[in-house]
Amino acid sequence: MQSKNTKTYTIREVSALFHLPASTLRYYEETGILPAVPKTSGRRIYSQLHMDRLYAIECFKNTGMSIARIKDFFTYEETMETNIDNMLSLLSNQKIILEEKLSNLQNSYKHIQCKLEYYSAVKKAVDDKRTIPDWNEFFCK
Amino acid sequence: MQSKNTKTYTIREVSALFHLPASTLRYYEETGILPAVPKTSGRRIYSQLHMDRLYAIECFKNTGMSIARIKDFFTYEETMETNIDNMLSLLSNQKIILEEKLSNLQNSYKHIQCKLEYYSAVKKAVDDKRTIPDWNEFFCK
DNA sequence: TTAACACTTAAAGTATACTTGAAGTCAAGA
DNA sequence: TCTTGACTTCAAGTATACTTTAAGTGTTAA
Repeated sequence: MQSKNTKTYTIREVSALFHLPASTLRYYEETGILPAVPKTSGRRIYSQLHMDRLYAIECFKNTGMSIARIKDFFTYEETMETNIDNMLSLLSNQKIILEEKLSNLQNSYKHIQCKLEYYSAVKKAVDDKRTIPDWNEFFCK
Repeated sequence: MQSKNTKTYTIREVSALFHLPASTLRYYEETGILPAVPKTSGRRIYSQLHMDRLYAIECFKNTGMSIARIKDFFTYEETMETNIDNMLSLLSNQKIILEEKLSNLQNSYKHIQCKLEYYSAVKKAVDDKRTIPDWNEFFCK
């Protein structure tokens, strides 16, 4: 999880790399999901540790985890010896949620795809002054 | 998109079928994403039309569409002749967003899977009093 | 006839995740 | 030295999507 990389980043660079406004980076730090960023004359200097953490945060956010749950995870991670079971149950729970999410998303994708095909056909029919096709021929085909 | 099905449903039944609280169903109606539900002695009676719409709403919500955008879509749908291009662009936009979402979600799934495997191995190592494995052997393997 | 129950409305409240605003600090260039 | 620009803090504000509350109404069982 760690790296020997000593490269550092300004808030502006991190902001650009993760497509997150500076205010959000400060907010993440405030909530504790991002560890305290050391400062040089008041300015934040991010290290690889923070970059890795931000990557993990983005992952967890993608899966729909709340800030509070993300915080729980990192807290468990820091005290691994006593909390490994908590981490494992949090992760496997999240995995199940994620599997359901993926399956829903794939269904929704098909649905949008169907609608797109249907309305493209409708548009063509209108342009060609033909009769408008029937949705049932497109739906779940 | 329509059905000749004349079966009707109480708010309680719809609530159970879609796993949505009654308050949310009323809220959807209030926002206009669900068309006005006719009432018998003050109680809502949902028809197949509403069920189909709720299914579509769930789909769109899965893809991350906001209530406002969902409303836009249905508004375009109702005035299809003049708004088919708006609908098509909304749908194809949403399709792109969805493709990105799916790919992110699949990456996040892999990441969670990796972490789950890693911490399972850590747990085993701790139980067996062996040395804790290195994350880099598990990460993105 | 009364009580219980399942619904109703309208308005206010809540949770989450930021975002904005005001006022201040620091380093660098003119 | 002065100004500019990019940051800083802290508190308050905002957007979204509901959820809750209080008071009321209509059907049904005792």
